[in-house]
Amino acid sequence: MPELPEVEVVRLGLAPAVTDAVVTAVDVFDERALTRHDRTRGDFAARLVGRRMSEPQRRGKFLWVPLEPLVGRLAEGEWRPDAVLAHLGMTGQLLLREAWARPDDEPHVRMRIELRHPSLGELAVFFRDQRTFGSLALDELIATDAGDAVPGQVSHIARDPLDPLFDDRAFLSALTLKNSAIKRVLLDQGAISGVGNIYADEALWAARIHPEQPANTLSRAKAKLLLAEIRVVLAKALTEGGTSFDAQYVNVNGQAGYFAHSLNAYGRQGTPCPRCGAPIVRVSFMNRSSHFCPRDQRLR
DNA sequence: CCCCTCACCTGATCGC
DNA sequence: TGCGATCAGGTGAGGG
Repeated sequence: MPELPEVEVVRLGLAPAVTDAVVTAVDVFDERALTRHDRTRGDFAARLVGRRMSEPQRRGKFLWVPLEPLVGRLAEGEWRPDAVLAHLGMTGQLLLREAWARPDDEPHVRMRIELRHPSLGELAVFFRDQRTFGSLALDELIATDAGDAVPGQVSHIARDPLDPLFDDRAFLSALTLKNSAIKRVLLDQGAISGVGNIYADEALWAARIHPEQPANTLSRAKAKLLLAEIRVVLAKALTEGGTSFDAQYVNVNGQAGYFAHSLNAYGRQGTPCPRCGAPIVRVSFMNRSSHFCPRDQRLR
């Protein structure tokens, strides 16, 4: 599910159920669900049980749930992480379930986290993930220069374009230094986070930019237009609940999003460009695909 | 430092 | 019907 709008849909769905809830049990069915967790620092389940969660946060495609500080003296060698971090990879899902729901009644449930919520009572969060590129981890929050805090594993990525503190000027000037294809830069989470293959293609289509146009050849005006279109497409996808092609992307209640109906380029090879009518083409790019209109997204 | 390729997985679909 | 090739929303390690 995993670009910014889909992850934000999950965050919004998770919030009322996990905020103020206490973790009562953790069952890990597949260790690959913990590939991002550094187990030399402590066992995931043991360190998480008993902790109270606060409101879920997100940067780009990373989601995390801060944990309320523990009181009392730190035991010798004790590690007290302050967030549960999640990345959904290609097919990860976080699903709200009744406490009695059985994990083996559905495929690919890699982990179950049981919670006690002060008003909702007992409930469970299932982490499902067909391809196992997603994972959870315990992590420490690190303060940023701007005064907010992000997990250590998130500190290397840029802010996302829906973050009020995203630095437009820094992003635009970074583009002038990069000789890479603009689409490659959009997918580089260190330059701008939250954009993946779908929304990169959609934003480039909207801004009429060829995906392989070198970033440093874009005019300032064109680059600003692209950034604006990125924000438009991400925000619109969010209001429509994200993009679902199949059952892989669903919200915390298992429901699909509607944005697939609004796609102009992604996955639409052979169909007329909604703007000019020329057939959309699909080309291989970076071990995946780019979709664009060959008539009004010309390489210059 | 910058840029790029590849490995990591499972499952659906398509062509022969 | 079977089977191999190809493809799918992502990330990060490591090589040049």
